[in-house]
Amino acid sequence: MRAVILRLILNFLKIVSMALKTKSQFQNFLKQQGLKWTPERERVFQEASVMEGHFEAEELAYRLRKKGSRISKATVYRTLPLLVRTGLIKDVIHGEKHQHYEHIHEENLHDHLICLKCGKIVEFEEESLTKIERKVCAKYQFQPQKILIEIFGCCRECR
Amino acid sequence: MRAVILRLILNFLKIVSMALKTKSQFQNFLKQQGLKWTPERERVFQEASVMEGHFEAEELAYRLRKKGSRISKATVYRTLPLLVRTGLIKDVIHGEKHQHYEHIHEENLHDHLICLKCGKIVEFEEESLTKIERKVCAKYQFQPQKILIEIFGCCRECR
DNA sequence: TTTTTTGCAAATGGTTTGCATCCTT
DNA sequence: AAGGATGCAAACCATTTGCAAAAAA
Repeated sequence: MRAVILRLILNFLKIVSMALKTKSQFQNFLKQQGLKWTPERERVFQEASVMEGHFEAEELAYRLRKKGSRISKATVYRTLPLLVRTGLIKDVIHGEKHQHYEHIHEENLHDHLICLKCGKIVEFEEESLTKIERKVCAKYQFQPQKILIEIFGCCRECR
Repeated sequence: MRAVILRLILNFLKIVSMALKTKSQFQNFLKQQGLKWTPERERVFQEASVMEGHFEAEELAYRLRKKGSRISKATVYRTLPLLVRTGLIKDVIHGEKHQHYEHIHEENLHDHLICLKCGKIVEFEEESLTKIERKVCAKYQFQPQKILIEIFGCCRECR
């Protein structure tokens, strides 16, 4: 019992400290670039942190509005690339009409299976892919910034 | 000398027969779908066959116009997806603003290194990737239709 | 005070679509 | 004759941008 509570507390602390860490990363990035820390950017950052899985600019803007933050879509569209440049989120699923973003968790690199029928997106992890990627980049002396692996097709349920 | 000429002729025949083959593939596809074979579709198909490397709808339309074919952009945009569905071309480079297409050569599956500085696209082939893809799809019982592997970054020359 | 940011509305630009007309089958 | 296909121009629609007012440094 004590152990369970302890674990909960530790977990909570971990989440809080992570949030603080990424927030100051963002602040540092802005300062270093001569950009300003504003309430709007803080709100966008906050909401992006809370989004689960993939999300798009439009949806984030909508949620902010629903929560009473009167932040324009333009600002959202202007802030998300900053978060990308800070390295806190990345954009994925380039095939769709909208831009999709997702959080970057260093421990959890994954790629996507995308069902063309139902639109479901399954994430998968494949350690050996990373090795091959590195090999290819070395061969061409190419410095990778972002690697996109997406398999489009038909998922088990839709068959 | 005779051998060289012979090889040239054989090569020429190969190209011609390939062209005829893909053309009839397209015709069969249309018939089978209850769609019609038209001069416009033939011209788009022809021009797409001649395009080298990646190309986009806009460019193909421009070339047709330059060659005197008065084919509307709308028709080009409507025809390219048919060629994709026929399996003669596929779309790649989803990250850019425009849709990019390229030919499908069964013998030559490749992926892309895309330089974010100069925009150069280097194709690479990596046999072992295909194996892993198959493994992942098997694991999730996912039926792949299109696999997209793109590495964005900075090429040797731009560093 | 200087420089950046914001919100609004308008612009962008590749792609899609409605519709009358034209063409295949 | 009947159902598609075409061309044109208008519509889409996510994203970007110009600009004046507001806020951060």
